[in-house]
Amino acid sequence: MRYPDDHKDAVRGRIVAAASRALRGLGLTGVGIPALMKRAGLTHGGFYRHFESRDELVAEALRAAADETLPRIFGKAVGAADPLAAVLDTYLSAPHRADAEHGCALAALGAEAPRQTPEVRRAFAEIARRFLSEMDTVVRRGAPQGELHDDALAITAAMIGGIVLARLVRDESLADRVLAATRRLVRRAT
Amino acid sequence: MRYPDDHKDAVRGRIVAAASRALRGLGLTGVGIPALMKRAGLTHGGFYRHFESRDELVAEALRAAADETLPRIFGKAVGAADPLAAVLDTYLSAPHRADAEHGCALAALGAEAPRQTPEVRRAFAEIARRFLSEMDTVVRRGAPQGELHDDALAITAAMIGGIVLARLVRDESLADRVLAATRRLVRRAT
DNA sequence: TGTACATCAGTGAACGCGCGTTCACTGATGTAC
DNA sequence: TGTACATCAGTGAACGCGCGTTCACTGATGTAC
Repeated sequence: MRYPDDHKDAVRGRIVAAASRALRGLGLTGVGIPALMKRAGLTHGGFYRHFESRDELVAEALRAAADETLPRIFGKAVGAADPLAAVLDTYLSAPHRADAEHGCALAALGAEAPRQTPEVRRAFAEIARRFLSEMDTVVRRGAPQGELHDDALAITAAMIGGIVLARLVRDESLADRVLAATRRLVRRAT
Repeated sequence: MRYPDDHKDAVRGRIVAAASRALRGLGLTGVGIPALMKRAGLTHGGFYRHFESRDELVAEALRAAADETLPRIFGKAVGAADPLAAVLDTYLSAPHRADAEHGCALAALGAEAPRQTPEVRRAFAEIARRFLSEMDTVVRRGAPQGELHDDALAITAAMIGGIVLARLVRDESLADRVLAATRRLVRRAT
């Protein structure tokens, strides 16, 4: 064999990682296979040695985004004096607002989910469940139940909306006020 | 002249209205000029008699969406015993979740805003301001100030996120729980 | 009143372009003998 | 140990397609004389 046994897996991982960032930054339709492969250091012709279709890559890229961002978002909460505050401060922050490429895929791309193929919609629903499950642990302070707590649903909604709205208004100081106000609304309600 | 004086304005309005619905339903990149013109009962060749570019139509379609939905969302609030409850019940509702084509453009398309041309981004920022201004009137109970109230920012964020998240999860009963939980979170905080 | 002409919204073919996907080919390596 | 062959990740040209945009043309009407 021309390449070591682990070569193909490594390259596939590089393509997925590059796509995960590019799609969050440029949107689900904002970047094509040629540009995606170039970001991974390859030419577009080899794409179908790794994926059955573009949608397969998109679905994997969404899961990779969750793998990368969930630990960052919920990592500081474990053992913190105020776990919810830690999550809110990390998520509803200016760095997250300004860097969609490395941020939450639900905020960057979630609104496009209903318009995707079943394969991609399934990946969206899956990463949303993972997010909600992490949030459930936070609001229940470490003792998850079978059903998701209502607060986990509502707080997740507020957080996604906070980032979407902050990125929407073109005035940075208004954007940061949106983030702060959303943090405070959630704190007041819980 | 071949057509009555008001003909061109009427046709332009029909194209904008059709585009406003189609774009909310299918996404900013989900429908092209040929399909947009077909929905208005025309062929694509005549498009540039009415608009300088596709982006000009997109920007107009966003404003038209606000013209159509803001009165529906905030209309019931004026004079209501509990104006905020009226707004929440209208916005965070199953019909709104299920019908993006006739719903809020910020929820359906807002996440795509940062990736658009300046012309389209400006239209997004403009309709976001209009939404926030209406919400400001509601939270101040009819006495708007110069600056937007923090609650207007946070409640708007929660509402947008509630619809985005409800449309994201593929389970309808979970989606409706998201809406109800978000309504309750906002009520509890205000 | 009748006729020639100007107007211009709308038509449909055509433009270059980039997309997702396919395919014949390359070439470095492992395997068979 | 040396040589012929099989493997297969990666290359780059090519496919059909739909896009945004342009353009020569149509044809019903208003205007000029």
